[in-house]
Amino acid sequence: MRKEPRQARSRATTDAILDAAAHILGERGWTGLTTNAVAEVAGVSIGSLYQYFPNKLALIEAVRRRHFDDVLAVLRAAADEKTSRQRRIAALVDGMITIHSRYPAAHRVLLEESPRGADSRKTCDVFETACRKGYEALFKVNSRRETDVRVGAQVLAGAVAGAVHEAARQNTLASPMLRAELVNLVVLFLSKRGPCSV
Amino acid sequence: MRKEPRQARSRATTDAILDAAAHILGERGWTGLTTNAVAEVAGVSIGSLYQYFPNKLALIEAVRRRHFDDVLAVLRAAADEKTSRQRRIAALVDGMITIHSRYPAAHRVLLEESPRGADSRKTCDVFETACRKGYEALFKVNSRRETDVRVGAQVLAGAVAGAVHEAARQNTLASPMLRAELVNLVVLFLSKRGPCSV
Amino acid sequence: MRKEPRQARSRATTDAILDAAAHILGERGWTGLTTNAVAEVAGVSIGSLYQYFPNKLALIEAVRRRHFDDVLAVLRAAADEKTSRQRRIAALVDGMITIHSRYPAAHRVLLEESPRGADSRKTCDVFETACRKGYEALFKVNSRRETDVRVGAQVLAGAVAGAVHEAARQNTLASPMLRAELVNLVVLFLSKRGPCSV
Amino acid sequence: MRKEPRQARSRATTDAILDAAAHILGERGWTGLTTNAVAEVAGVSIGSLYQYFPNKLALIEAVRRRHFDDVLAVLRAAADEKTSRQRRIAALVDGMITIHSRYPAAHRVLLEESPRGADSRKTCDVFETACRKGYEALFKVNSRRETDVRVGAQVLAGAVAGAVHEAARQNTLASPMLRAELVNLVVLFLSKRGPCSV
DNA sequence: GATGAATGAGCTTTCATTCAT
DNA sequence: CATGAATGAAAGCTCATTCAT
Repeated sequence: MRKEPRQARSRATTDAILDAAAHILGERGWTGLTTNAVAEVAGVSIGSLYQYFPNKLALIEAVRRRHFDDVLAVLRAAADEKTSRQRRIAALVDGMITIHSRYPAAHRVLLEESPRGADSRKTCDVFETACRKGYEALFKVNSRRETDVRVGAQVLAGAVAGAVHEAARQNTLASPMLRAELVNLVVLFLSKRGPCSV
Repeated sequence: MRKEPRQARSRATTDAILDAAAHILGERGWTGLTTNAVAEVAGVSIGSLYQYFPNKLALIEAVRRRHFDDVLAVLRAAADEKTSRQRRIAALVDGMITIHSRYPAAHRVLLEESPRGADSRKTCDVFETACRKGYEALFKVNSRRETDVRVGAQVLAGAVAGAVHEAARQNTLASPMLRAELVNLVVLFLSKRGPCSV
Repeated sequence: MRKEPRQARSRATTDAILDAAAHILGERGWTGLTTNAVAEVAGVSIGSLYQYFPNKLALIEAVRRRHFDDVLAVLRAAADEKTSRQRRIAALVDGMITIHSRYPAAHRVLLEESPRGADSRKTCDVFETACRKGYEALFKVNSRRETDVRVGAQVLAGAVAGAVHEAARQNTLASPMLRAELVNLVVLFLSKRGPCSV
Repeated sequence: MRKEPRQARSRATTDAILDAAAHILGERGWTGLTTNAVAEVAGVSIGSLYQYFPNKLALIEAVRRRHFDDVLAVLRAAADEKTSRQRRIAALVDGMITIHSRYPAAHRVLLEESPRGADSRKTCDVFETACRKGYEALFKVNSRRETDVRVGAQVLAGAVAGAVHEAARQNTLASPMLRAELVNLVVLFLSKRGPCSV
């Protein structure tokens, strides 16, 4: 960011910009995310946008960071060893559903499609490492299977994200049945039965 | 498409264009997919491209249809009742891995990011219906659980796609261990154990 | 200027602004001269800058006037009839070198490239008239040739300015040899030998 | 340049663009040189401009090169040893006047004010070297004085350019009297009389 | 008076699309 | 039919200027 917002007014402006960007990203995709559109939706002038973000990439980078923080918070909660196994899985699933209920599609676009700025590599690596750690922890603690934790965690992460994103697309994120099946998916995959040779 | 290619030469041209488009889509993403770039990679003039495809959206629509056909073929094979349950699951997983090994990223971009043309709705609906049918069939045949097949199929579809896409991103599609875990995921989710109340 | 600075504090502010403008003009050229940059270098807020100068053009107009005053002072000294011919030429050359040693490039940009404000015409005409007068005086007094003083003065003015600017660009303004050649140029051109027919 | 114009149509387009750029540069200065204005004056679309020149800097770089070629041609002619000393000086002065009669101010802006592209350094160095060589040759051949040829050539180059530019500004380039005084300036400066100690 | 957040006209550049050759 | 030069709407971004605090 070009300058850190100190005053309340600035803070409100940057927040409005970030919200608008996330909203548009989910609604119209990366192609539809124009800086002018962001400014308009945020209710500020294009000049104000560029007062805080040096360029478009830096803007979505900031949006990305916000999302990453959300996801990591969920993973941290799901790794809390002071609660039961069931509670942790529930926390993971519910947290993911909650996160994706705001700007359902934005998260997907952010991770999968949007170009990366120069210093995005670092942000992303930090996130992916923390993310993997989170899933692996979940795995190690909750699973009684003996298997390659690395691969399992990766598959689980992809599966959860994919199922949640699909639900977001189908607009069924709020359905209790979906939640139940998601929990089911995680529980079963973390269960003791080893890999079936097929 | 503006005109159906009858002669062999035309057919080769359109194929080259579609290949080029898929390649660029995977390599440079939707933002990098320009009609001029497609023409250049295909070794055709930009004028020729527009002889066969009325506009950019029609072009990626055609690419999408090709991918859809591939996926549907895999699902059809996985629904073949003449083989064993294990064989069917293996066919599903292996088919998905194979499809995503060519242009690993293109598939993702195609489904999740690229704008839809006017008549894309129909193509997509047809595909999604067939896709759901395929997964539901797999579900009904293989699962012994009593549950809402609709939701289960959706979660499974999303989970498989997500895990495969994640593997494509991590460049681990060829790993045997990944395949094993994927099979494991499907088998477990289709197993008899009912949804755990969490 | 919007208001004449009376108090010492105001005077210091406007001076800082003018210095900053000249500095940037020399360092980054006309394209690099932004009002925000001037304010920053001057250590003032952009708002304060506009308190004293109604717009950008008025600002550089003021810078121009300062430079003009410097040049005119040199010409006046060089027209002083109480000293010898040699002394006067030396005063001209040394004065020019001195002026161009501060902000070497700024002077050039100011005269040759920067857009003129509405009321700049007057300022400039006043200067050019005085300038021509100065050079013509030098000519009439020092030259023994019979020729069109007007044209000769113009050529001499252009030649001196050009040579000095070139030296500023080559960073050789301080070289004694350069000074000697400059003096030589003026002396020779003011000498008695009439125009050679070529 | 993005692509070398082969066909006659392309060649006409690029020429029109370069002419328009030089014209505007002289008329409105660097600040007034917008790519849109160039395209409009050239009578082509902005897209066509960018088909041949990758960006604005590359465009003025091309203009610069054209001017440099003109100047170097004049210097080469003025260094021709097969003619008399007077002829050479006349060729220099007349050539300079001719060059500056088209787009009188453009040349100045080009040399002194316009930002340099990345690879401009080379172009410029090549030119300055050739330019200095040309003037030094003139010096060595024509002057009978013993002095530092380097400094003398530099002062002469600056003086000639300055006087010509001043005449261009005063719109007196066509005056025969001006030409006579210019010749006079060169002849005198190249004459046998050594540097006067002042 | 001083400040600096906010504004928006205008500039550079891209790329889908057309059409004369 | 194939070509690729030409087009121009629209996107990213800057910077002179204003005005609420």
